[in-house]
Amino acid sequence: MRLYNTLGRAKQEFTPLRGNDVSLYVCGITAYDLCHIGHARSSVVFDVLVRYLRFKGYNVTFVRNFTDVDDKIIKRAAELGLTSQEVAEKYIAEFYVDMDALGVLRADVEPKCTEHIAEMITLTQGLIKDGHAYATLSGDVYFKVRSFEGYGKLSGRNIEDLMSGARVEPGEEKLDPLDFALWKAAKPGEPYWPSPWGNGRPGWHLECSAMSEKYMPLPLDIHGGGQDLAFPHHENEIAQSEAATGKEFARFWVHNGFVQINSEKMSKSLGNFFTIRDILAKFLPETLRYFLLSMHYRSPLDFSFDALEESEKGVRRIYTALLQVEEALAGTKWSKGAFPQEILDELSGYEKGFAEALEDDLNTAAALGHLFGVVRLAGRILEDKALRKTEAARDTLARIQAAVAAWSKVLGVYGLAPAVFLADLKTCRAARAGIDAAQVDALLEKRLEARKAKDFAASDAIRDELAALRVEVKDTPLGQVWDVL
RNA sequence: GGCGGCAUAGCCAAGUGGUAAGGCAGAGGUCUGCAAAACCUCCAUCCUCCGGUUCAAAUCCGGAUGCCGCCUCCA
Repeated sequence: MRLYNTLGRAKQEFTPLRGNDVSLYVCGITAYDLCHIGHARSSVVFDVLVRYLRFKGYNVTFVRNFTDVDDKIIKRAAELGLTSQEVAEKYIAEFYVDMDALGVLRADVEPKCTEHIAEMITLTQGLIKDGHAYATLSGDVYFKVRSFEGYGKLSGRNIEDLMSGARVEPGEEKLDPLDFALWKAAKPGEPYWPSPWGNGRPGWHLECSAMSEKYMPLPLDIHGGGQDLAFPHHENEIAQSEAATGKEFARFWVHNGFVQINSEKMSKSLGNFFTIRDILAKFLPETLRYFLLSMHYRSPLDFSFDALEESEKGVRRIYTALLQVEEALAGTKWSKGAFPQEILDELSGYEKGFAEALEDDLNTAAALGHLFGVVRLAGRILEDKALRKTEAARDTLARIQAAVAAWSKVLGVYGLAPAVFLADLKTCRAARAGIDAAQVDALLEKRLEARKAKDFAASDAIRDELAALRVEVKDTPLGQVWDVL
């Protein structure tokens, strides 16, 4: 497949270095708070990448870490009156709740920083020995950025550019403002581990270098993360790992775009923040997942509840079609008959198009376009009273059903039983609109009476009454069905 | 200030040289007691603007304007 590689800033043909094996490392969360939509996007994007690589037959080793010791966690622990370990454990558990809801698969290895202190100390010792790092009197260890020739190659910066933005915090004993911490001496009350430089804890950038190398051979095939991690985090990882090992660190760097609110970055300081919980209180997880996949992973994605409602309609349309296909296939009487070749050709086109879309830098938005193509095709077959009873129609509908099922495994959407999803969706929408189901049922009962008496005026009056409650009634062969307007 | 990205219909959005996917909304039609759903048809002579390259550009190059991100923790 073709993947956009930040290292080189171009789409490149991706093939694994070691036969059929693919190594993928993605920077996971710092466990100090509930996950927001940005985490959801990153997780879902790389989840689809893993699923797709596996779909293609690769043997993928997927490692995603947890940062479980860090300034923010320590700060949060102080606020909550907990230990930093307790805070990390709490939010790792919350992470799993959200990710399971979103259908994000577990990684093969999910290493925690605190369980790899020894590896990080060893890595740091090696860097000091080779002159790439130095310890200060107070027990900090810094990486000597100017000792690594390739620094800046990922983010496209040079040392001079960086100098203008660099600064030294008070109390830091850096030899050069560009240097970054590998090891931080413990301040009173902070969690610490013993080291050759005294008690302290690892710097953030160091973890990923140590943990990726432990579980996968270098170079990694793919290293992923959010766009903001490219600099300095990923740049620093490259410097540490390549300076320490002399090997290339990662061949492909994949970065997902940001979630924005009104075209601005979502952030706590701007107060435009939504957690995954906020969303799932009002919408089904699949709606959010579909929304996240409806744009290319590298584009900025503007979040709003209005946009989510639009996605909800899209999801509903597809499930509605799948339900109709399912119901049609449950029939038993099939006849011989002609079937238009053009429908089969169109279906082949969508099948091919879907595969090509993902092949081209994981273009899920384009892939969804082909999914809708197939949905329209199903509708066309089902709408034609003569056509839909033919054996060829049956076979084609089954082929559509199979195609969507296969695609759903890659995208992680449309995999539920349609009737179950649609029932959940109705409940979800009714709750959001504040609809009282008992009240609706009573009105529907009255309307049924009126309809039995052919009193359409009364029936329509009740329908208006229901509409005022944001309830829409449909008369189907099976009776009245209601949904949220 | 340095580095980078984006600009496609009412809205969202795909599309990196061959003549504008898809979704939502909207209009007409089939169906229906009337509706709804579903289906069919229509809905950008044109891709922010100005130049250039080319037989051919939304797609490449130069410039302008606007928006955004990174350079500090951040998916």
